[in-house]
Amino acid sequence: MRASRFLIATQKETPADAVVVSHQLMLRAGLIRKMAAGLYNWLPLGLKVLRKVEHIVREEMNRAGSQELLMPMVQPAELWQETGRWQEYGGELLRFKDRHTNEFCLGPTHEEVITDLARVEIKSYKNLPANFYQIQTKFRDETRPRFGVMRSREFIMKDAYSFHINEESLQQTYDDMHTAYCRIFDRLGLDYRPVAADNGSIGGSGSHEFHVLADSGEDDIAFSTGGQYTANVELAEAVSPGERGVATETFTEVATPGAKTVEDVAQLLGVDNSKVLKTLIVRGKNLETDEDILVALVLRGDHELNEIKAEKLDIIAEPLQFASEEEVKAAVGASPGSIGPKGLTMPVIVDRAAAASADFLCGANKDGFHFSGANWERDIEIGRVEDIRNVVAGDPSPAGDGVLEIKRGIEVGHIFQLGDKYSKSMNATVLDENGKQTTMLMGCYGIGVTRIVAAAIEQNHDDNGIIWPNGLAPFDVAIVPINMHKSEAVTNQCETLYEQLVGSGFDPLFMDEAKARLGVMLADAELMGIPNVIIVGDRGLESGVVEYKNRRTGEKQEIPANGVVEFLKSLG
RNA sequence: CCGAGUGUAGCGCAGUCUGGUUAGCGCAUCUGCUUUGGGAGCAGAGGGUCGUAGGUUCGAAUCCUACCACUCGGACCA
Repeated sequence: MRASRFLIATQKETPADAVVVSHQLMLRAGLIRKMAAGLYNWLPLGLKVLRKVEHIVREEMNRAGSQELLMPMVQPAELWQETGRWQEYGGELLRFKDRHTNEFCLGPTHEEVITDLARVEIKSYKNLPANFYQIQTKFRDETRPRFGVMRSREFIMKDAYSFHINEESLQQTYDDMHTAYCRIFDRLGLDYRPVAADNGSIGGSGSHEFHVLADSGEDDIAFSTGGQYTANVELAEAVSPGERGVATETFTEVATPGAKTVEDVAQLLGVDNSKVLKTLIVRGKNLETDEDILVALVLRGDHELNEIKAEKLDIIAEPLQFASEEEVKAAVGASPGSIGPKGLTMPVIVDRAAAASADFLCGANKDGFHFSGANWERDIEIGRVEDIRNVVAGDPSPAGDGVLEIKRGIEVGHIFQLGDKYSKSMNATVLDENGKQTTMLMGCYGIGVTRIVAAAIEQNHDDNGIIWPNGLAPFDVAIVPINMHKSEAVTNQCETLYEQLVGSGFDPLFMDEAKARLGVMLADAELMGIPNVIIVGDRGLESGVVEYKNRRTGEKQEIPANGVVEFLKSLG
């Protein structure tokens, strides 16, 4: 490609509203331009990169035996009503009506559509397992898009769906997809980790996320120092810290005027936050009568409630909702700042770590008072003990191999075993070998294609711009002439080189604007992350050489002017 | 959705508090000349409904009201 015929939209200055480095560099290098919140134009340069990501994803999906198809982005409401998600899915689902006032939505995901397709087309166990994928634009009306294409409303996703006659088959394909995903992220040159994950609203059982490690990531990932355990903090099990300590202090009521938070109480009494137990009141239901009730959750003061874990408890309402201050006062007789587990009439759920505390402080259910020297059993009846907190760095690994540390990750892939969640509600059945109707089992497998471009930049950049991992660069090599308008020798050499490179299967960018300055061209090439640069000038040509510069290492060397193609081939 | 902040040329900003000729600067763009081995210099040019609507005033980018958009933090998130 000649630069004179290609939109190079580089910018010297960083746009003010871009916060993370990938967003800044994507704008500066001219990969994308914003249209509106969460909506982006992909410029020619950006699209070249996006296509390379798609190409790798497509090759590996095909290799893994998945079949490519394409489903509509606009989906009829009826399908979503069948699975109940028309009501359940929140504001992220963009709903609208056509001219006949029929209801539709823009597809945020395609379980309904593929299941509808499968129930019509697949009638026999002989056609199973089947695995289909598409690479397509999705729309999710995020309340707050941010970080450029990292969290946009419209984005490109590779989504795959598999269908099975039994659990073994589902597990087999799930494992195959896990392997394929590792191949994909290896080929993309990303530093990533597969992590055990929560299933979220898509439902089903068993899932892994693939995270690219980066400080700008929006997820917390727990790793064990022994290397055996990796899980999203949403899911990571907080194991019991061990035997409860021995009670040594006397149970007393202390005045704590004005102290409302754990911090206040700990400071007032000169103890660590971990010695204070906090009590949170949430909505729940009576399992026998199904009436709405309140439930108390007790955690150590230095720990955070994990809402996902809490929601999974049968007695707690989903989604998790905190009781209002008035409800707390009515039920307990004290304000939220002074409540504790002693004498509560509602069900009490105690976190494992809180259950192991001894000689702790807690609210006295009387405004302005707390108990100190409190101990379970001796002073306060202990309720149900559950894991309801977020793990923190230093917690023991659930796999027993050392302790946990926590890093930030960008979720670029997610695989699920859906089971019969969609096939059952949509009645997607096949005849088994006995001629009996059997509900198919399903798996689904997503990769955020546009997000990968941003994640790759987060991991591969320097002060001068992007440094693409092998295989993602928009061009293989830049040809940079010096004083082309003055030197016929430089012009001829560059033209020859360009033809040779194109003829040898390279994708070069010839910076052919005659009067462009060297510094500007090099700065652009570096910003765009072109991995190899060939500088052609009269000075070198006099002795038959051109200069080669490597983007990643910054190393320069002189190479024979007529040996450039061989040299680049030798780089691999 | 809650809280905070910002809207002035393609990008980055000043001017707004304290209303007053023709709204300014840097980068980018175009023309000419001189330059050219790591983001050139000089001279000139184009580009603005100052987010939108209403109001106050002799006069509004500036003050008031409402709305909109965007950004950040939170909440939410296959």
